[in-house]
Amino acid sequence: MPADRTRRAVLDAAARLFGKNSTASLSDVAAAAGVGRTTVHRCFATREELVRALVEDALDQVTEAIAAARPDRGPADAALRRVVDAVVPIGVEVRFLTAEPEMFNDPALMSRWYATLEPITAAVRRGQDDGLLRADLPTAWIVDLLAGAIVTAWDSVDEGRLAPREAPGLVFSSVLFGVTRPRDEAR
Amino acid sequence: MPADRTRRAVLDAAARLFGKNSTASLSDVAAAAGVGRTTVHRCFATREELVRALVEDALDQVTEAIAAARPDRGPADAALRRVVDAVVPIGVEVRFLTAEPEMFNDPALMSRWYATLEPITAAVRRGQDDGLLRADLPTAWIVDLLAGAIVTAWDSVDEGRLAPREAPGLVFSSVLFGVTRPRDEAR
DNA sequence: ATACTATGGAACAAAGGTGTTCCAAAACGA
DNA sequence: TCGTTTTGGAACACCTTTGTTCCATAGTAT
Repeated sequence: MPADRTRRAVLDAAARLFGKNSTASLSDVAAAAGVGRTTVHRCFATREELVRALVEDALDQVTEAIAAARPDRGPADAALRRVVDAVVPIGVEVRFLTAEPEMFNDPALMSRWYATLEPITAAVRRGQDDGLLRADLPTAWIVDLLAGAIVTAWDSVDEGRLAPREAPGLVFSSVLFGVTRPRDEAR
Repeated sequence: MPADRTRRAVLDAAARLFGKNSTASLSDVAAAAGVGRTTVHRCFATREELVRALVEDALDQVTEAIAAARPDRGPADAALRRVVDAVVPIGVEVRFLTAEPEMFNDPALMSRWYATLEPITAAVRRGQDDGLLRADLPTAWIVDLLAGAIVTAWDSVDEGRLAPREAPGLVFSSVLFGVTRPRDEAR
């Protein structure tokens, strides 16, 4: 019965709060969303249901952002660049995912997570087959490494140590080329 | 008044449990440590005190591991390699740190965290000054990236997707050289 | 204006975690 | 062995969170 915009307000507030403190109470969530606690319970019967909806929503956002980057098109490096550009900016909404270790105990959510990453995995594998990316590294590891770098960027931005505009470029450049200074080519 | 080994058992059990579920109750901790809940309270008066001791202990372990790697000696790349080799294996004991976002709200703990990373930061800066590492990346970002890759490796090992023996090499090689295939040199 | 819906507040019981106290039993050292 | 220390269990009050119910109010559409 609750209005859609109310549900969204609760989801957004919860995502923001749980990112900072995953044990925030439903009263806190209600207050942050600017609604009454009763309304929160009308949207999500139990706390578990709220968290579930929150995770689903976050996974949807990430999945959509990845799909919009068309990782299946063109050279793998350009594809990964587009993915990074698309995913880094939505950190606030999904940052809380990394603070919920419980998620990784639920097999259903885990497979949804892998499904979300699948387009990236495919792009990386394509890059390895093309000889563009190192084939001596496991595909899954490269994907994990990239995802980890994105999370690191989220944190750095969140703590004010990194400008949001610079984050995607830094992530891409660091993961693709490493932090070693390339040797001078012409000499 | 509690014996030292009792205290250690509680700390170790708590680190393990909180890594999986940061809201585990003190009863769970006591059971996992094989002691009574009363004993836990004798070691740490309140839950907060336990978490605090846990964080301090974990930071101590990381600090010690880093120091043992002598990051102030020799070329930066070799120094970082030793650091990675030293830090990756102690993941189990400190894995829970990344699941405690509350830590990053405490300024005192944050400065201890930075102090812990300082030797690595110094090594990275040295590498940048020497021309061994890229100078176009912020020093702090390189450090964060490396730390993030180590956490990623912990997770991958934990989920059985990465053999513990291979983890340090993968982290080092990926962060230092990137995931791009180097162009053939001789041709 | 009127009916309907969404909302917020108050009050409530239930559950779980926390911190404390007391006492008996086990472990330990002299 | 004896005395001391450490430990575990039980019981307790307290607090917070959760989930529920009921009712009054604000907003909306007809």
